Amino acid sequence: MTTTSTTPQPTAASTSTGATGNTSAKPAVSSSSSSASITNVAALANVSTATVSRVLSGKRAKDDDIARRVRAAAEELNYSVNYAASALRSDVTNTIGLIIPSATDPLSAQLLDELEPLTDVDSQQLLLGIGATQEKQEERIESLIARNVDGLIIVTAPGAELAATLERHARQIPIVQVGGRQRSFRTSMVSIDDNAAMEMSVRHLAESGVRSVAYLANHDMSFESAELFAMFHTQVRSYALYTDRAWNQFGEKTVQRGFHCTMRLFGDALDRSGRDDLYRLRPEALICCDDTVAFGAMVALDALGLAVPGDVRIIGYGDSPLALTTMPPLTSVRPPVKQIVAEALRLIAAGPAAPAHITLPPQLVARGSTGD
Amino acid sequence: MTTTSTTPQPTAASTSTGATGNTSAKPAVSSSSSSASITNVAALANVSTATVSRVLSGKRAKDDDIARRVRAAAEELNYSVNYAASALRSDVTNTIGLIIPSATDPLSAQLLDELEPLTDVDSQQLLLGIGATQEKQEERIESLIARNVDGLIIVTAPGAELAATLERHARQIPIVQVGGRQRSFRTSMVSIDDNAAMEMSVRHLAESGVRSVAYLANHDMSFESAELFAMFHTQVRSYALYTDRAWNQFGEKTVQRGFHCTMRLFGDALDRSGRDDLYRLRPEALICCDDTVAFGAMVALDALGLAVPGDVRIIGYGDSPLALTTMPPLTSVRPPVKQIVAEALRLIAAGPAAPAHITLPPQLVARGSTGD
DNA sequence: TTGTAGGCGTTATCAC
DNA sequence: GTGATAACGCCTACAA
Repeated sequence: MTTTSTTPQPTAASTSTGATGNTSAKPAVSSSSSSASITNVAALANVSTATVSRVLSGKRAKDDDIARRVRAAAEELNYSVNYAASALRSDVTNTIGLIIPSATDPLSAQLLDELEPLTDVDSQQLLLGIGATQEKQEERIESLIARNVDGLIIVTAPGAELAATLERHARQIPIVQVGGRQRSFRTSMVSIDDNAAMEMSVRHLAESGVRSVAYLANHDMSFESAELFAMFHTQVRSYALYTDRAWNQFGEKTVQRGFHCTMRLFGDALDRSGRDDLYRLRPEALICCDDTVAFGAMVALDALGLAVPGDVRIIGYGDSPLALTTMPPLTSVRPPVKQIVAEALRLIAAGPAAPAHITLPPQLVARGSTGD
Repeated sequence: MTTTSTTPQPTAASTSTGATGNTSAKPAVSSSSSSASITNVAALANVSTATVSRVLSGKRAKDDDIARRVRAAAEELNYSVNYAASALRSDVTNTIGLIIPSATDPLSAQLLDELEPLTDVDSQQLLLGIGATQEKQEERIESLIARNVDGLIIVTAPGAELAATLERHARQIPIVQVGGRQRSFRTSMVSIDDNAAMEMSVRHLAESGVRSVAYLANHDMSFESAELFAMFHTQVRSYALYTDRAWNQFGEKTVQRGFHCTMRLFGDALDRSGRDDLYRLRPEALICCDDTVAFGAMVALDALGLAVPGDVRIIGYGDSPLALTTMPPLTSVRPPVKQIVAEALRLIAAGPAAPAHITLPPQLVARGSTGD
């Protein structure tokens, strides 16, 4: 079939061929060269470029002989659309912008790994911007918008206020913020319900018979931290657990911080063990803002001769690969990365006119550090 | 100055204006709308679109009155080029493709964080592909090539053989492989000199007075692992250290693996301490293929009551943030990420005609785990 | 349903 | 050095 179509035809084929680079008197396409254009496919399939365009972009109902001929021709010429030309004409770039604070940020990395395969099946591509400060993130937003991305997903850097910048573009393209505080009813937002995580954590501990608990909180200059800190106290009260003002402190998300906090927390109360009210002198459980902190805490407890989960139960956050490798394995809060990505893509597909705010609950993965 | 140019001019300005969307009898550009086109700028600056293009793309020597007028007009209209149109005409997309096995791979993440800011200053953008297998990486290569990226950087997945796929495109665009084995003289390659790292590590240990050493090697289905294993033995011999066939094993890059290997390695030899030839029964130092492995080893040694660096010295690989937070801090091999990125961008700028193979030495960062 | 033709915004080429 | 003009490859009214 395809061989017969090489015969020159007086109608569409010849005209199209005349419009190509053939004016330079060379065959426009060498057998497997990289760039065949739509006119070559049209000529080979003996149809017009319009038909080729319609068939290949799926804007044509039937799957008749013509459609098959076009696809065969495209395949034979190893044709793929020129995205630049396509974008120029149709204002759709098949490109999604993603802005993250850093690739070494665990949540961002997980999002990347989940997001990329999904965009690929849509034959879309990810345009990446990295910025850890408000200023850099704003720069990247402008850069990606200037590239005419079809949608923008932003993992807000801690403390960044992007609402003003985003609102300027929210009418043009769909924007989805992941995390972050300020809400705008022009942009979409998908966030993790950390309050729910806190509720799950405290409940899990209460149900396991713990009487007192401490919270090694995160200090990242954001209001969420403070809100979560309050939520901790609310939940502790509601489950009738004990806590102490001095136990609960803000700090970094590092192993070292977990170690030092824990040493301070338990070191003083060691020689009083055996007392009836021991649970009021030192916590029977730790809730940590990050797995690394929990890890440091476990090392410290080990050094102090306290057993996990026997003497102290521990809950981390992030469900990093680390959590599986500790001894015992670490109970941790797993962020709903898959759902976040799915919702973000759905909102982008829905377009800029339908912003929504979605909050997704994480999952508490119970492991050895809170019981056997 | 800019105000005077609003006067209609019979020459260029009027013609250009006629060519724009003004045929619809509306002002084409509202004051701060997103999309002003080159014709608007030309009209406002009272020059031709060709001149605007030349000025803004820097293909014009002088910085005279015309140039300033053009820039002022572009600024006033908030103009930025349409990348699609530019790419269509000039075949330059100002886009670099990056393919990595996973964003959670530490080296890839570090590369991303270093690379993105550098591409941005060139007003280029990163198009990201993720693929952990040979097949997926090949898919992503084809996708990005189809997008007409100006260059391609690939962090080869362990065990992937991309030479055949890459050679097909190596004439069209510059390709830089980071790591990986198979070399092609058509594509560029930037790799880490892990043999040098091994040499540094063994020498560092020898100089600190260690008499025997074990190697917890990486098993990732690649030939590099085997080569490095051989290099370890060569170096051990050349520095007259002792090692034992049973000590050195391939395995995963996890905390758990480091823990178990170390328990096995030292557990049996514990009760023999005090013997003269103790250093032949258990190693006085560990070289680990990864910081996580080293970390597991440290936990195990702690559990066994052996001191670091007193009884055993430890060297990790990767210089992850973790390395700073262990107690004592971990001596580790730092991959030359900055140099890798710089070389990769340089090779891409040089074009497809000048492939090169570059090997960069890492840096041994000495910390507490190998001495005080 | 199919083909024709015009134009998307930019840059390369050519005259001047 | 500048301006007019012709592509770049594709999509999509519109006409057939």
